[in-house]
Parts: sequence; structure tokens; C-alpha cells
Amino acid sequence: MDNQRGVTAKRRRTDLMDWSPENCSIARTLGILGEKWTLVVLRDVFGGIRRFNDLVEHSGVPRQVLTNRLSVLVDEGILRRDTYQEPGSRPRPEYRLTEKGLDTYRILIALREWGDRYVADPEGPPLEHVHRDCGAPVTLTVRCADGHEIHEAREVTGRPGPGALRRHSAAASGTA
Amino acid sequence: MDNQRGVTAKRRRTDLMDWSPENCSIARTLGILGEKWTLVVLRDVFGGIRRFNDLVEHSGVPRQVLTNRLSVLVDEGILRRDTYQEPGSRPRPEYRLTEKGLDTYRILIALREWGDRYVADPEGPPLEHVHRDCGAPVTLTVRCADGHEIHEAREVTGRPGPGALRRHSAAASGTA
DNA sequence: TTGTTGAGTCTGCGAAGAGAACCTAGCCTG
DNA sequence: CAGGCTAGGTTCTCTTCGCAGACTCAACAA
Repeated sequence: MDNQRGVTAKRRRTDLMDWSPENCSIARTLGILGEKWTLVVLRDVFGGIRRFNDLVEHSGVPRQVLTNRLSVLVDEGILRRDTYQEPGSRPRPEYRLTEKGLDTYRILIALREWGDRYVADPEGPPLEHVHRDCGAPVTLTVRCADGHEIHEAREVTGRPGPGALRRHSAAASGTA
Repeated sequence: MDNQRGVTAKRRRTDLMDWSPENCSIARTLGILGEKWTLVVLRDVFGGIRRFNDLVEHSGVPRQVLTNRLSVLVDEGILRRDTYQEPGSRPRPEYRLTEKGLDTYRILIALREWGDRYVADPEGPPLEHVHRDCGAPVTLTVRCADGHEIHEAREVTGRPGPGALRRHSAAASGTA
């Protein structure tokens, strides 16, 4: 349906438009972690809060939503249900991070760093991530495989990877 | 920083329980970026897709939701509404990242990395972030201020920062 | 004037979220 | 062994949000 002008494409489309977003890792990750309270729950579990009521109390998640999120996270293998028993109480479940769950820490650090920069109160950030061994605050660094350190978003660009899929509907603009 | 022995709190509460999550940078960031489609929109804008219909088509966001998200992002100063004019058409708005918006790239990279590792198809990831200058793929590194490179979540721990607020309800455990 | 195009609104239904009350095991005390 | 306590959910109701698809609106072109 492109009324070709001969030379210039009718619209200046980005390359990205030709690639399907259906298997995008970002979208898939958000499909698991992107629900409204999920990352808040993970934040608290990282902080050592592992029990249902503590999570309700601290994170402010509605109980029903927490029930739901916890079971999704367990199903996805991000949390695992463990059992603890306080003396004089019956055994109860607590929620702990799996390896897969632990690996979300970069996401949480990235969110915190952005928030510290743009939406923190003037007194400063309320939470710091520090190196357990030396106590120094940790930060994310972006680096390329050639060892260059990257400081600005503009230095980074996206390109289709090995699993990229062409879109069916995209009538490729003649470019090979 | 361990719980004082003398007190033996009735429950083994984490320190974190005593700190209010109300000014948490992660939660605030999620309050802005955490809606279901917001980061998908940003992903596409990073990829150079800037026009309403292109975003609808590529990202699959429902039009109404896109309208809403774009205006939130503009209000928050993450996107800015710019004007373009195709020859023979009237001026129309396009959406571009501000500095604040560009700075979300670490979040997107963190999400992609996690997704590539845990939810990608066997063919490999569909999208790569590469260094614009040298073409090498970029990755996130976690490092502490003392220069140690961190490879595991367990090496990182959280602690209250300068802006941390005690919770009203938390009966402080005697620690000054 | 009419048609076209990009960028949105309008409408209506179903799904999801927010609160608050209620239920359910074990353990303990009387 | 009845009754209460407690942590961890369920159930219920109400409101909001998401979503698809049709519709509107403002230049510009013919």
C-alpha cells in the first residue's frame, strides 16, 4: 500500500518498526515483573521482609493483591515458599528469593538510581545499596564489550539480535 | 547493625521494617514508570518511534492508554512534545526523550538483561544494546565506590540513607 | 467541496485493584 | 476440650482501569 515516491519512503520509519516486539525481552520481563506492586514486593523481600503480614504492613500492598503477586512470583520461580516456625507457633510460610529472583537486583538498583536522581526529597535518598564487604555504596555502570565505559544514553543504540523476528505486516521498504 | 540482644523483639523483624517506605525512590519511580505500558512506550521511543500511530502499531498499546501514558510522561518531563511537519501535511506532534527520559536507559537495559537471561527464546535475544561508537554490546556492571566489581546480589545489601524516615507506627527498638 | 491522513476522543464491557470483613489452622491457657 | 490468639490467607463489594473498535477533528490536496 506504499505509494512510492520513487526515491524517498513515504514516511521516515525507523528500522525498529520492521521488527516484531512480540518476543522482546523487555516486554516479557514486564509481563512478569511489571504488575503494579510486584517490584515493591521484591524490594521488601530483598530487604529481608519475608512474611505475609510484614509485607502487607510495610509495602502497603492490599492483601488480596499480595496473595496474587506472591503466588505469581512463586510460580515464576522468582520466590520460593519456605517454612519457618516461631517457638510456640505453628509452621508458617515465608518467601525467599531464588537465584532468578536475586538476579532482579540490577533492576531494583536501576530504578532506585533514577528515582534518587529525579524524584527524591531534598534530604536525600531513603535507601542506599552498599557493598556488603566494604560498606561502600554501589552504582550501576554501563560498559560495552570493548571495555568503553558509557555515561550517556545517546552513546547506546539498539539493534536486532539473533532472535529478532520480522513483522508480518511490515511491507519492507525495498531495502534488502 | 544487628538487632540488639537485650531487647529480643517479640518478632524477628528486619531493620527495614522500622523505616518508612513512603519516600522510597523505587516506589516513586514505579509510581511514574510502573504503569503497565509505560516502559514499553519508552522502549519504542528509544528505538526512534516517535509518532502516535507508529507507537500504537508497533507497541500494541491501546490508543486510549497510549494517549494517557504519553501525557503522563510529558507532564513528568520524561518526554517532550515536539512538532514535525511532513511536506504536504499539517504540523503534528512527535514525542522525544528529555534528559530525564534518556536517563531511564539503564532501567531498560536492566530489564532486557534479566529477560535475556530468563525468558528469551532459544534463538537468542531479539534486541541488543550496542555502543554507538564501536558497535560492541553493552552490559550493566555493578560496582561499589571502592572500585570492587560485584557479581552477585548477595554481595549487595540495603541500608537507610540520609533521607530515611522512621515509621510512626514502628515502636522503635530503643536504638537512638 | 470532498477525500485523506495522522492524532487523537467516545463508548461500553470485562478485568483488575482497593478496602474491609471474614475464615482457618495450630498453639496455648484454663 | 472450649475458647482465644495469631499469621496467613479468602471473600465480598465497590470503584477504577484496560481495551477494542468506531467516531471525530483539523489541515492539506484535488
